Amino acid sequence: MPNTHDVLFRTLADPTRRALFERLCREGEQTVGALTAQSGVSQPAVSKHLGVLRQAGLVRDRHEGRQTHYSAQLGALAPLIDWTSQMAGFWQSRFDDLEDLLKRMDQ
Amino acid sequence: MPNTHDVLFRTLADPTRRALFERLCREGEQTVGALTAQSGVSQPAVSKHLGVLRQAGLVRDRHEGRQTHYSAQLGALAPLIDWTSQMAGFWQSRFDDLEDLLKRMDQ
DNA sequence: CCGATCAATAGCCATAGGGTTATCAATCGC
DNA sequence: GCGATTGATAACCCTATGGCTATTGATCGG
Repeated sequence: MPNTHDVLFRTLADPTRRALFERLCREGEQTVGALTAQSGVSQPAVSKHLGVLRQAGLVRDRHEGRQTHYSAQLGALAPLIDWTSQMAGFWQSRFDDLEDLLKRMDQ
Repeated sequence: MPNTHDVLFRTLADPTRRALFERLCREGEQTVGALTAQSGVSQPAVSKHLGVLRQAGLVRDRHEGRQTHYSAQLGALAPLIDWTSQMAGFWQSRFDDLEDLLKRMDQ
């Protein structure tokens, strides 16, 4: 069972899928048709990508008649932000340790 | 030709590879042997992952005798941080637009 | 109603890539 | 110098997955 970070990174790793997400972030809600038009791949491919994005919690879908509108769910990026700052934190604390060590050696 | 974001996301998408990077962030410089011991995969697999991490700029290698020490290069995460805050920015600005619109409608 | 449009699904193919074992190159200890 | 250790490379296998076409289901317009 893959964890949240796995899902997020894997989902955003594909260029065309990430492009779809970026477009939804930039331009807001879009229909599948509109997204397909500029994606460079077929409509089924877009639908599949949107499915993956939805399962990752990165997009929401809203049905209206026969068309489906998708929109970005920005909150889903939180774990990613947490992860990066955690990594930065580890680095920082090790740096602090080193600094402490050097300071103590200096005395 | 994949761009920086592609490389970063793809590189970090694999769980075992990301685990290696996390470990280097947490515990600092490590030899291939030490990393292999706790990775759950074979030494060649670890070497391959480290190669990918190195090409992505996420780690540095330092040769000392017959062993190679790897360490995390935290600066390489910058594009990832930029990307997330850019996405957040797009969302925010669209929200502001909406807010403006509502405010103007209210008058 | 009936044809047309929209999106999802099914089924298939080709490739990328992560895993393995075997081997090689280089360095170490004795 | 020689066996042992360390890590990188080679060669292979197998699966995951992103792409396609074809089809279906649902809704719209006339």
